[in-house]
Amino acid sequence: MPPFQPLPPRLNLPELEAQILSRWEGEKLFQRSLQQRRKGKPFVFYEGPPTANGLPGVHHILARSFKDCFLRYQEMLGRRVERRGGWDTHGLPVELEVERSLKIRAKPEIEEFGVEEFNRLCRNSVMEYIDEWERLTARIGFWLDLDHAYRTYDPSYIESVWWSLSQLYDQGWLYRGFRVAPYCPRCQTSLSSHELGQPGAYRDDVPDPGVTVRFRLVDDPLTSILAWTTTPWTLPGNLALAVGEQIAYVRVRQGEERLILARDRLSMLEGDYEVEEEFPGSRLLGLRYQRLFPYLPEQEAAWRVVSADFVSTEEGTGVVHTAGAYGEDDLRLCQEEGLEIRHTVGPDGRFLPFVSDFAGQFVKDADPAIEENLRSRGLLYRSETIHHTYPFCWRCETPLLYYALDSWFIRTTAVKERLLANNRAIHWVPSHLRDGRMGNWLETLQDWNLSRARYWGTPLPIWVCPDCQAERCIGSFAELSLPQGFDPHKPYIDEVTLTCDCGGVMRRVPEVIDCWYDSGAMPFAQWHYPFENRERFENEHPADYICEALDQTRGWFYTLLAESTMLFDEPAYRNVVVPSLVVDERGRKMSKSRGNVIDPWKLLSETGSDALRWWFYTTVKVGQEYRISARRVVDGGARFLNLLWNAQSFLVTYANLRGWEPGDAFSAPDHPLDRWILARLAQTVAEAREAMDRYDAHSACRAIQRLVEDTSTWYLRGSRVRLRPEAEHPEAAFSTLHRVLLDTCRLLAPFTPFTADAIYRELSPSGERASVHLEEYPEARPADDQLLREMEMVRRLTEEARARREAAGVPVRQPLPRATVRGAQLSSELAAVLAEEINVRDVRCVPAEGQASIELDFELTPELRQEGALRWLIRQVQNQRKTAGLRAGQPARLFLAASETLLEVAREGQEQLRRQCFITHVELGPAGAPVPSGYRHHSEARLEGELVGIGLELSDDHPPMQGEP
RNA sequence: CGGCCCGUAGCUCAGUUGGUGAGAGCGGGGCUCUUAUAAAGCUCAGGUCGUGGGUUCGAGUCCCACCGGGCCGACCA
Repeated sequence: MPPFQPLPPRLNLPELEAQILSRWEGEKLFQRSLQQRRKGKPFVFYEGPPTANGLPGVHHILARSFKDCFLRYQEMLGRRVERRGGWDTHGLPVELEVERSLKIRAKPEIEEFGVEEFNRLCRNSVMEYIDEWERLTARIGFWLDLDHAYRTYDPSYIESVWWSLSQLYDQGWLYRGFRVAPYCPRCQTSLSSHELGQPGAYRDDVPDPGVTVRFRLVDDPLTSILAWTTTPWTLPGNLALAVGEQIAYVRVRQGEERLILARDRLSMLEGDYEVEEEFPGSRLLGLRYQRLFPYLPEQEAAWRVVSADFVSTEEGTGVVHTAGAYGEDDLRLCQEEGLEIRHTVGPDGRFLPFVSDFAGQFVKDADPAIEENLRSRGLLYRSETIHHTYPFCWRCETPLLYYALDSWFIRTTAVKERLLANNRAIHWVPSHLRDGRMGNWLETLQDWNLSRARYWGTPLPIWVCPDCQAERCIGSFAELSLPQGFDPHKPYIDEVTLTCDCGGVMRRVPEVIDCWYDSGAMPFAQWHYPFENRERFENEHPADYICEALDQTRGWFYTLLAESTMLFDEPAYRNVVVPSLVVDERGRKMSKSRGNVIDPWKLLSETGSDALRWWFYTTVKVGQEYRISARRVVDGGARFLNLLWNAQSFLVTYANLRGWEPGDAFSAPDHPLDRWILARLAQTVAEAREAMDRYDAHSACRAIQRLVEDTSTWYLRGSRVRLRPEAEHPEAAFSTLHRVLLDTCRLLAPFTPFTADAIYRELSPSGERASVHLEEYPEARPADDQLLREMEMVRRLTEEARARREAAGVPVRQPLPRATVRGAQLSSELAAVLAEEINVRDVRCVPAEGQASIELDFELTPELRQEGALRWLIRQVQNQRKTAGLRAGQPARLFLAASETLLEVAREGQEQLRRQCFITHVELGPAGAPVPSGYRHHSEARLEGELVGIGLELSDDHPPMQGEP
């Protein structure tokens, strides 16, 4: 039995991964790895729950690759790394999926269909693709405990969420407010920002009317203030005009009338005008103007000029028409001014009956009629069409309205400073996100619109008494005396009533909450804290590490931070790694409509998981986008793994040929190449650990890649001779290469878990090393810097020498008498390495100024010529062996037909020829002689014009083993 | 309109705290080495390091402006 069980000579990643995977499952390796480190210090990871109602995509592999590598790394440092999976189960996307399947287009239809059944379908739908998720997670080697995954719809999870909301409520941080939100009048619900972020929500160059309207002053009807708006339908609801106190305004004369507008906006005027007076906006404050329409009830404070800080002179007239219910600024301003706000538009987007001239019309359709009305009364100064960006409902394409609604809010603005401080304590990768995208977001923080007038979600646990308006926020099921196994979802929870102190029957408010709050609650809700697992949660908060894609900045990263800050005043995570987006080869976003979406299973079957993972780690720094295609992944990922595979295959081939097997002790080798590659290893270990400790997988992998390249292209090249069957003392080279490959596997284990384990196991014939994933990460050791620098010099000189050979037209196989190195003093052992690499007899070092250089002496002696010819012959025979498909070690008979000179070379070098080419018998013939029929493999070659015939045939003799030719 | 990221050889990308003649891989041309390798090495294509300023003895590397590409935001969590 050979010491090593050879793996297939050619790397077929998908096949190999399938084998390793089933082996892991058979060995329960994941469980064993956890078991082995159960006493270690915990390294806490939070899994951001995906929604399993859609198929996983390539971008999920990206995030999961990064999640996995840091967890495996920490585990190899001896940490206990439990990774509990989770599923996000609530929310509008789930509802929409069900609506689609039921062919429901509008919200009222859900009520007709029945909320109980609707929610039952939602619950089923959300786990529809869970198998697919589990399969993909396993396929890419992401070790995640999905058997004990938490689900946000579990009653225990909901109870913890309720507890947290009651905490906020008690602090006064959960309140009901009348706020403006983007609203779809057809679906009859406000939309979350998440939905506004859907493709197609914002459209550019949408045409809309731009109207400039006269607001005549009560005391001077010939003078008007001009205001401009792109939403004429809000004009019936006008309550005030806003100006900036510091802004310069002018009064101009145009014909009989006088107009007031900002000085910087005079370009709005049509025709000639004469500026009569200029004054600051403060002079306009309090001026009363004639209301445009008579629908709203009279109120003292209305229809006056007021001051606002949001007025600009970028567009319009520098005067902002203010309708309370249809703009965020408008609403806030009207509230500050004590104006009573009343809707002129119903929840269906149509004018209410009291808006008599336009009653029942959809507001957007009424715009022309409103314009015409104003024109007929001489109030329309100017009308145009403008093009701007406008939001639409991404489901039904209805233009959204900004519409004031009653809603529940979390007063995140109250803890803004704490959010900023806690965010600053987080280590972001890439670092600019902390103060950039996340920091800016927090700076402009608004209160969190928590409630959703929908069905499938965590019910808002607030009960209200219709009689005395008393409110109660519930923080546990016990407070409601719910029976065991009660489903706290709608519609069941809506049946639960409480008795008010006043004797009234309290009922729950109808809303559910934003499902993003669910996911932000996972640090405590997954453990049913504080009802259970108190100690566990307290020990495992904040997490050491989380990782999700960039789109979670304002999503999960924010909700985690907001909730942990408000509940515990600390960040929920200490380190966060944020990979950027996956786009197609040309840098375009992947979308179904564009047809450039990559199927993850197809990609994995073409490239293999390790290749894909490696490509993710190495191709760009975290934070840059990933331009992906199968070709690129193969080029960047599979190529690297193949190089490693070849190195491993080389070791196994020759170790088996030689009968070498790893010994117990590893003693420090003497040969400079051995010492050099071990120094490179030590250097790489230090680099990789340092990079991984700051969550920089990219730098770690690049360092490992350089090591593997150096191993293959420099160490192995130079060490071949010492590993051949005829070599005299191969132990040092074998054990060094063996050591380097084993440690490379350990270095790679977090990144390419399949290949690393496959090679590691092969190189551990005794079997005591069950898996690289039960190993520790290599220890950093000091590296011999002096040697590293010197070898750098040797490599540079080698390149130079080869370039000089090429310029002179002398192949490397032709030995030369001498090389002269100027300006560098090489030690004798490194001079020997150099001599070997560039095939010269002697290397001399002479002092010189400036940069080191090398010169070659091309003078050939007959002996050198003969040696060159012999090497040429050997080369030809090896080539013939290769084309004949003979493996290293397989014995063969050789026939040579050549000139007497060359035949003499063959006779003299017969010993070498036999050994290196595994030749048992040599038969010689004169130049031009035909190759006898006994040699099935034959060819001809030319050396300096002279024809040489070569014949080769498999020999019946025993294969030469143990260096015996 | 605002914020952030990117803009280095034909393509994809590296370039730590500013410092000796600016790199790798892929593709292409030429050559070489070799039975681990459909591999690797060398070499060629002479890269205004997006543009224009500035700081400095010295900038791809710092500052400003502009241009181009991408992401996010644009009143909402």
